[in-house]
Amino acid sequence: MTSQDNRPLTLRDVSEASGVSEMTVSRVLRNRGDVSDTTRSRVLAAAKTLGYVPNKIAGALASQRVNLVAVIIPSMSNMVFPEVMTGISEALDETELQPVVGVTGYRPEKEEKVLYEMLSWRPSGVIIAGMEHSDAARAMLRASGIPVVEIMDTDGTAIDSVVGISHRRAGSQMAKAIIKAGYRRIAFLGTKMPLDHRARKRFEGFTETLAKAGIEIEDREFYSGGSALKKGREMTRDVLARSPDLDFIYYSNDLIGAGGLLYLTEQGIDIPGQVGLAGFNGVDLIKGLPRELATMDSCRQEIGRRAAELIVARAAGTDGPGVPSRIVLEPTLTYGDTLRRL
Amino acid sequence: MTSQDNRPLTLRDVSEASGVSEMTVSRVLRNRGDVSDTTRSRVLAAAKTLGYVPNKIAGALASQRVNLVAVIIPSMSNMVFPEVMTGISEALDETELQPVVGVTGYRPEKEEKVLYEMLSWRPSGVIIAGMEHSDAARAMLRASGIPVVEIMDTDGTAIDSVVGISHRRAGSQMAKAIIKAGYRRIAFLGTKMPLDHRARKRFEGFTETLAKAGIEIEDREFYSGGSALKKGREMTRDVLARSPDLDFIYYSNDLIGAGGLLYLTEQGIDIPGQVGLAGFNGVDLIKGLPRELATMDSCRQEIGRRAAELIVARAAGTDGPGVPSRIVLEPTLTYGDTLRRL
DNA sequence: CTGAAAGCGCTAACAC
DNA sequence: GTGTTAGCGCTTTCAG
Repeated sequence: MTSQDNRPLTLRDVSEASGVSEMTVSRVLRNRGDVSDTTRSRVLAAAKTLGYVPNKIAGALASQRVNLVAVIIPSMSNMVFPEVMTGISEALDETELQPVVGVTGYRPEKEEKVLYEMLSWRPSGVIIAGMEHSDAARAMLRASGIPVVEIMDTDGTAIDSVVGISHRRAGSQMAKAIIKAGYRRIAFLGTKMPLDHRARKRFEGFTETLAKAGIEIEDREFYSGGSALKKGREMTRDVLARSPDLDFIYYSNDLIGAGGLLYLTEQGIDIPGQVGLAGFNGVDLIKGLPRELATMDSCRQEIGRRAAELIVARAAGTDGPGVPSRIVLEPTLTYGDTLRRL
Repeated sequence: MTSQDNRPLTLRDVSEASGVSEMTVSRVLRNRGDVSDTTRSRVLAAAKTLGYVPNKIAGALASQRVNLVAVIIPSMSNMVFPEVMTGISEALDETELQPVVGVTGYRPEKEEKVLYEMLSWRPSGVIIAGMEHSDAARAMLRASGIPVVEIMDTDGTAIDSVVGISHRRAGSQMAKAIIKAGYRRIAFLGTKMPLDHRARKRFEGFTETLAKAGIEIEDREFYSGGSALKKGREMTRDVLARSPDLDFIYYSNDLIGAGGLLYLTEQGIDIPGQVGLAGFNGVDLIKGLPRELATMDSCRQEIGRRAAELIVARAAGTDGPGVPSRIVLEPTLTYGDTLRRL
């Protein structure tokens, strides 16, 4: 009933249908400049009846502005990143900006590719997880002239701005709390991910602080793949079989910690008396367990929000490169019911 | 050291640096047409030293082709959608196409807005969750002339193609299995989401099939917000306090089911003898519970993969509208340890 | 308040 | 194999 062929509608179609110049139609549709109410309503009516959807490609090319924010994360199934996304969406919701997500699967080559792909759309900003990137990736980001915010982690040299927590410090803080509570025979269970730098940094901060107190990790194990809850169970069973006199297990995430907690509870082991437990992230899930798992909040949503706010500020500001920010959040330690509070 | 000003590099810069025409540079960079090896390598070298990143905006406008697939989902934190995304990425990984995600928060107005926003980038295809959309949204999708695949659900009238499962049937199948196993006093616990049409359809299919067997739902409760695991616990406790002689609880998702399972296990209630349980989705998590929760696989990853494949096929095919497909997957019922298998 | 001209950076189509 | 010429659909800029 409108047009017979399949060609998408253009500004010109609206212009012809309304008898108003393309330029004025464009003004109405973008709410720019002064347009008389008569003209405005005529244009709006025409656009609506035709079902006109503007072509942002053309608009972006002409205006040299793209209202997209590239968000580059390692995975969507990690539970952590969806929450970061929530924070980003929250901050961007009232603005013109829109997030576009790219996933790297923790693989540097893929990160490079995704980054290249996204930069070629000339977004208004880039939010990228982690501080470890290939030289090529860093070069691209620098050369792009686009505001960049590295998120999650603050241990390293920033390309531009950073928002996150120090994972070394998080590991260290947890070690201190554990030592203070009197635990001495401590194991670490985590993901086998050479490329999960944040887990690695927590581990490093953890062991270093233990070392300073003259304590060495009693046992450790790393897994990959499968149901984290189940792996948590299995690793906990195995580690206790190997080292029966352990008195604490620090898990690299809450989900495997939950698995361990379920296993130990079923075995009738006294928590946190005989064995103490702690995870990491502060996910919602731990609230429904038989006992609340000790954990450290990774500030995911706030990180997303703050990072997005930085981009918004830069996008709004003058075209200068802007001043790089460095926002280091302080994670909260939750003792829950699995870590003695001295 | 390269250029002093902040202007992004253009094809022309590469052209000048290599002494080759813009057109040929363009050909090299896109691997199109025949270019002599000498020229090719000279261009590649120039592009690399300069750090040139092509401008896809301009490219897309000129070629009228955009290698983006719009994916519109209600939420990222639902655990279900990240897996759909995984399937989509998987299928798209070997192609030129790239997914771009938009989130609606289960709100029709937001869906309309996101859709408009994405369509204005003229993507090669749209993958959108659910079959319930506002008239305006359906009109936009129809008018766009872009291949559309509605996913997750197949109960309803498709705009174009569909890939999913019948949630009515899923609910009905579960009802049959429960009845067959001899349970008679049945409760339903779920999310309070008038806009979660899929959960609603499962509920309807469930109750209808029970009704045909002369059974009426004994009790029901709906929640919103908070930790699903915890809510599962609380609702289970409450429903059993109200209706102590229940012999089965059907949960609208695995997570609340897991909460219920933990609660009942702690209470020492015999599962599946005294009370049987079942969830929905078939998430990984259930494998680490004290007993494996009965559930029905929602085929998330396969749905994502198949939907993306449809888009790929259409994008590759001739420009015609193509033939709409209708792919109805058959979910598998897992009895686990919480539903008697007669 | 409205319009006309120029051009964003690239690629299709056609020369050579 | 390589170069030239026109735009893609919009917005910027400048006239009125």
